[in-house]
Order: sequence, then C-alpha cells, then structure tokens
Amino acid sequence: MLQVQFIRDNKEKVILGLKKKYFANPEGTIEEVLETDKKRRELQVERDNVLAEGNQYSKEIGKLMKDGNKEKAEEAKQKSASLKNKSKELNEEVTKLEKSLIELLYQIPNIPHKSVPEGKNADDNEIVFSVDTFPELQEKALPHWDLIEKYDIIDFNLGNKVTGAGFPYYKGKGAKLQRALINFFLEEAGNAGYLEVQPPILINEASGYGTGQLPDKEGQMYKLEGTDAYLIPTAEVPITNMFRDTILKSDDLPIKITGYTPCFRREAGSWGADVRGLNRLHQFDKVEIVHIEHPENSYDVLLQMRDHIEGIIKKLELPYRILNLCGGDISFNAALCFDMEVYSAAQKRWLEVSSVSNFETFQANRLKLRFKDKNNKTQLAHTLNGSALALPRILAAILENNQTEKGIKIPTCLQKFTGFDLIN
RNA sequence: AGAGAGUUGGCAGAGUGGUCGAAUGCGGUGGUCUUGAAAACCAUUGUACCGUAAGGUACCGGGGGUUCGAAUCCCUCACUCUCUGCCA
Repeated sequence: MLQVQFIRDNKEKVILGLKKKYFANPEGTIEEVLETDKKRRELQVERDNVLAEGNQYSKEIGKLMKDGNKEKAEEAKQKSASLKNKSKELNEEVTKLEKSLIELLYQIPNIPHKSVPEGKNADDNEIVFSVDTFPELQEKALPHWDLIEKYDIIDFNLGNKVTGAGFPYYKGKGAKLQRALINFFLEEAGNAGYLEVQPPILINEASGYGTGQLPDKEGQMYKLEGTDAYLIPTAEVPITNMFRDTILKSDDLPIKITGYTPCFRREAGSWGADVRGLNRLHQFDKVEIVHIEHPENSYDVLLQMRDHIEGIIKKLELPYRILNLCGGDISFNAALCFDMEVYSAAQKRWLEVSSVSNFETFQANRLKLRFKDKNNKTQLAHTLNGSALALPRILAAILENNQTEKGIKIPTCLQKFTGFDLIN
C-alpha cells in the first residue's frame, strides 16, 4: 500500500507509474484518493476541536464537583453532552472516510522503479541474460511427465485419488531428490548468511493483508472452513509477517531469513493444456529468501539476491535466463522484479523457477514494519523476497535435460544429498 | 475441551471513576564529575494522526457499551498462565 503522504507529494509521478503498470483510470483514482484524504483531514480537525472542548468541560466538572458546586456542574454537563453527540457524528464520518481511503489505497499497485521496462505483457519483458547453448537431447527424448512414469518416481493418479488434481506423490528416488533439493537450497542460503526458520504454513487474515495477498488474491488461497486461517501460498507470508507491527533498531538491519515450506495455490481458472505434469501444482515445495533492508541498500541487495539464485541454478547446471519484468507484467506489490527461468529441453519451454522482487515500502506500510534511522527517526523499511528456489519446475528441467539412455543423471551438487547419481 | 487467574510504556511493576500518557525500579540516550572507565548525580526517554509552529486528538490485549468524564465499571472476542482432560 502506498502512503497517502507520498501520493500527496508525488501526484504526477504516481500517475505516470500507474500508467506504466497499465492501471485503469490512474488520474481519476488518484484524484479520488486526494479528495478523500483532504476531507478526512478537515473532518478530523473538526472532530478533534469538538473533543478538545468537551475534554475541557469534563475537567471543569471534576473541579466543580469537588468544590461542591452542583448547579454549575449540571450546566457544564449539559454543554458537554451536546458536544459529545456532535463528536460522535463527526467521528463516524471520519471513520467512514478512513475506511474508504484504505479501500482505495488497497486497489493501487506499487509504483514501478525507473529501470522497469515499458511494456504491456510477458512478450515485452526485457531479457537481461540468457544462455545461448541448450542441451542436445536424443531423438526419443521424453517430456518429464513421461519420464516420471518410466522411472516411477512421481504418482499423479495416487494424488488424484487421495486428494485431487495437482497433489502428486513423490516416490522412492523422486522423494529423495525432492529432499535433496530442499537441503541443497537451504544449505546454499545458510552459506549466504540467511537465518533458517521453519514457519507455520497457516496464516491469519491480518498476515494475509500484511503482505498483500488479501484482499485482492483471496481466490488464490485455500481457506480453512470455520476459521480465519489460510494455507500459505508462499513462505513469504509467514516470514515477512514475523516483522509486522515492529520497529527495528538501526543495527538490526539487514535481516536475512530463509525457510522451506510447502506452498498451496488454488490456481483458480488457470488449469489447462500448458500445465501438464509438474508445470503447475496446487501443492509444491519452495525455499524462500526474505530481506528487511535499509531503503538506501535495497536495490544493491536485490541484485545480490538475484546473484544468489543465479548461482544455485548454475550449480544445478541448468540453462537459464533472467527477465526484467515490464510494467504490464510485474506484480501488484513489486517495484522491480526479476524472473528466473530454466529451459526444459524436452518441452522446449522456459519455466519460471524464481521471482525476486523489491517491494520498497509497499509491504512495510501495510505491515507497519519500521526502523529507527541514525537520527532516531522512525521510517518504513524496505522488504524484498525471492524464491531460491521453487522445486517442481527445477525437477522437471533436471529430469528432461539430464535424461540419457542409462537414466537420469543427478547434478553433481546434489549427489551428496541424494546418495545416488542416477535415476534408472 | 472444562475450571480458575491474568493481559498496563523496551522490560519489571503500581494504579478500581476526574489533575493518569500513566507512580516506581531497571534498561536506553545526553550531560556533570574523572587521565579514562565504573559509581554517583542531573536531564531526557512510547506510537499514530492533524498542524509551519504553539499545540490538539487518540491509544493501558482487540472490538463494543455505560458516564459530562474510563487503564479503572459492563458486554464480547483473542491470547497467556495454573489445575484437570486429551495427545504427536
């Protein structure tokens, strides 16, 4: 959520940013925000004045009662009572305006950073880097959904029976490979200085609002009946919300946290031909990295995070590319976002395996996540996060790219975790 | 899940209707003293909104109510602790 103060001070900049994001009717929305905000402030002053007057009377009454001057006290009571009614009315209006202001602000996405490319959709994303050599597969190369069956390492039908579509069983070497990937990712993050946490995988509504999944993406999460709890769509939610309603000390920053969790996504409406096999699931595993940073450092840090993720992909020996998402494709919350994609050679497709973003103060404002700066002033921190990494598509790419006649070769970096070097 | 007791500022802990944004202690910050440090002493030390400022308003777990006036009384929800039950 943008700060009203920021919108007030940077009206034109905000409108231009919203246009870059292809937000409908930026001028009208911003105008509405500013008007609502102005009215709110005016009414608040009025209400506060009435309350101040009432407080004066109350103090007076106290004194008069003590002095035993009942008549005058009664008089003052009458006046105070009428003021009270007035302040109640004003207060209701202020509350109403505050509510509509917040609702308006919830609809407004983050303003893109200046280096976000212009563009309407995924075709306009800027390719920051791409490998130029791709694995050459034998003629009979199989897509991963066939390899999975051939080696009996993942069972979708069992998942269908026990739970439903998109909840596969990993079996034998498939399950071990999953575990190896999780361990490998966590170890890499640990070596890079991240504190490992194991967060809850259920979150409450306040947390959903804190990181921006609510109110707009409610349909993407599973809600537990009879509770206000949701299954997490990403570890970002429970990890970043660790710092909700927090004022950090200056030297607490930077904060770097990693965590492995399963992630749950309803993916309502996006089920179709493109999502066979591991390409899109309702439950999947992911290791996430989260930063809380000083505003001055956040863009350097974003690149460091990108490097970290790139390093992991390189160690896995997967062909990859890095995209700088354009204004039309970048997510609601992000100011700048890089997508990392690996090439899955049998499908002949790029698969998104990570997304690393700087939210600047957009999340922090909702979270009330602040820190004391050098001058002991309280200001909003910057939050960043990235997947490092999401498992299923990495698995798909490993299976497809590393298939040989003898079986599937396990990347060297994983072998100490799997205990085997071939799936056959 | 049942019974009882709680929830106050960074922490500990007073405060049961008016001058309480809140005693006191600890901690933090600045200063005096000292060659330096400790100790001692003095001052200062919550958050948010409005305002150029002076200042005003709100906040004592969340929400609602009673009252001219609520940290204090009432209702409700959440959480914590103790005992009982259950349990990986």
